[in-house]
Amino acid sequence: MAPVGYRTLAEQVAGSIRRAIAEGRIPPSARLLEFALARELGVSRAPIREALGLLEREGLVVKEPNRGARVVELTEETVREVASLRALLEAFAASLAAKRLTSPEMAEFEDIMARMHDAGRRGDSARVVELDYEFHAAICRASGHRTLFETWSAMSGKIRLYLSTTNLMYRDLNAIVRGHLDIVAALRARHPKRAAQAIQDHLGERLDARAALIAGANLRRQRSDTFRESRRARRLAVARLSATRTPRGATPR
Amino acid sequence: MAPVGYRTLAEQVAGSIRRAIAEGRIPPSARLLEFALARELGVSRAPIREALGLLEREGLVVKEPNRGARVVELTEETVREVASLRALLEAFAASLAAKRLTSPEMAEFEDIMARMHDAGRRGDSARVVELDYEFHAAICRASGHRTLFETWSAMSGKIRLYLSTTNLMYRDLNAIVRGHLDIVAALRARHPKRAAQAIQDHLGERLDARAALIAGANLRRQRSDTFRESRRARRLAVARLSATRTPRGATPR
DNA sequence: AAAAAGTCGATTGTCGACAATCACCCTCCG
DNA sequence: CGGAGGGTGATTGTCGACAATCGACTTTTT
Repeated sequence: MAPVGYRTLAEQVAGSIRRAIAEGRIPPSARLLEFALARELGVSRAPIREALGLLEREGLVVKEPNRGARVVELTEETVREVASLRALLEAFAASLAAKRLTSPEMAEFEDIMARMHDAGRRGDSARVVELDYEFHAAICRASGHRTLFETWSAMSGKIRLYLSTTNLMYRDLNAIVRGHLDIVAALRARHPKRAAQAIQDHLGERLDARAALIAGANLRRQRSDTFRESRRARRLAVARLSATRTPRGATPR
Repeated sequence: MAPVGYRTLAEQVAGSIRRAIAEGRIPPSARLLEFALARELGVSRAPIREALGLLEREGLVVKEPNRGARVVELTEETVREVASLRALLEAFAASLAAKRLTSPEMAEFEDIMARMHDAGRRGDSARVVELDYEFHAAICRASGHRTLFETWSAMSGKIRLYLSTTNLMYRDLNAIVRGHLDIVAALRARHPKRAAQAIQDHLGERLDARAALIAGANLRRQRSDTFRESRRARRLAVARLSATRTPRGATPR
């Protein structure tokens, strides 16, 4: 009995690697060796290759010809760059959304905000950050500008994984929630300019703090063995990947 | 003796397919069958798969699980969306570039403009369009914002191929050249706001005309057989791909 | 006759093996 | 003692074959 939403082995593999990166079991700039991953996950190299391609499309790894794939290294500068672009794109998205927003979409925002409010009260920062991401994605989707949404997603995916691991102070949580309320108010009022401004304020005020946080947390993951990378150390760099798959294609070995 | 800048078979295959799409030998929304492509190009399916992955990253094809790859269909709406995003990103890029532009970079702009002026005088519209693209890419690069440049490239790549095939009127060519001169002037004056404004004017005024042009030209490529796609017609859909490769890996067979 | 179920072919997904390439290390020569 | 050149192992690139899946067609059932 295969798990529900499942499609191909490659996608499951991509999921495993994605999770391993998010949870820090595979540090930034670590090499991702096809054979090692294949052995670890009990599949052949073909789906691994496919999965690395998918992850590259998401911006989580980079591949160099004849030299394999590495986990991207997220520098503070990159985080800042992404943040500045997000502000630009989301402000545009918000002004578009304010013009054409429908009731069900508005309801979605209200729903997200309600859940975010709850999570904020509980001090569940991981959940707040997750809902924050969802909220911003919803705005880009509500813009009705497909290319904008796709571009935004491709760019944000790179840092999404790392977001959930950054812990925030309690008062920061409330600040986030309040900032979103301003945006929702502007959207409800169908006021494009105010919506764009609210988004920019929201992202701008916390840009610096967050950039330092994410990049810092990310740097801290790096271990010396992935820097040096003598031939021996490399073999240790492949972390254990909990693979809860149900192979069906070929004999599970 | 392998060709110079060459790296992997997959990259050559990607190049062949890319060219075939640009030249209209493979129409929009046509299926790209791995086996047919492999036979056509004289390689196995592995590099074909890899190449299709690369092309998907470029936004030229889309893949659906268990259903293979298709050439993306470029609707007028999509072209408009890309144009509006380009305006947004490039205006931002221009304002950044105006602040930090160095002399060698400025010289590059002058050089591109000189060549564009020449091409305009000769009425070589394909060359003008190409240099136009190069100019805008240079602006994004000169912004010093790596993520911005990458995002812009990923988005623009989708329509780049089709640009060269759109023919422009002679007076349009001069309009393009003049528009660029305004931008260069603003950059030379290190005036961020004016540079951003110049870019937006430049892109905005010709947005409608161009969107219709590109999407129209693109639609005209579609042939009925790729729409119907009866089992028989499919086999005809794979166009001849001129493969000037020099296999080295396995026996050239 | 319409809906449901079964069959079949075409196409992608996955596998294991081999070949080519690259980085590293060692030797040799200046 | 330092740099050029060659050898060696690890790792990616490519291949051909098989299995699983999907869509279309055919058959059966109500």
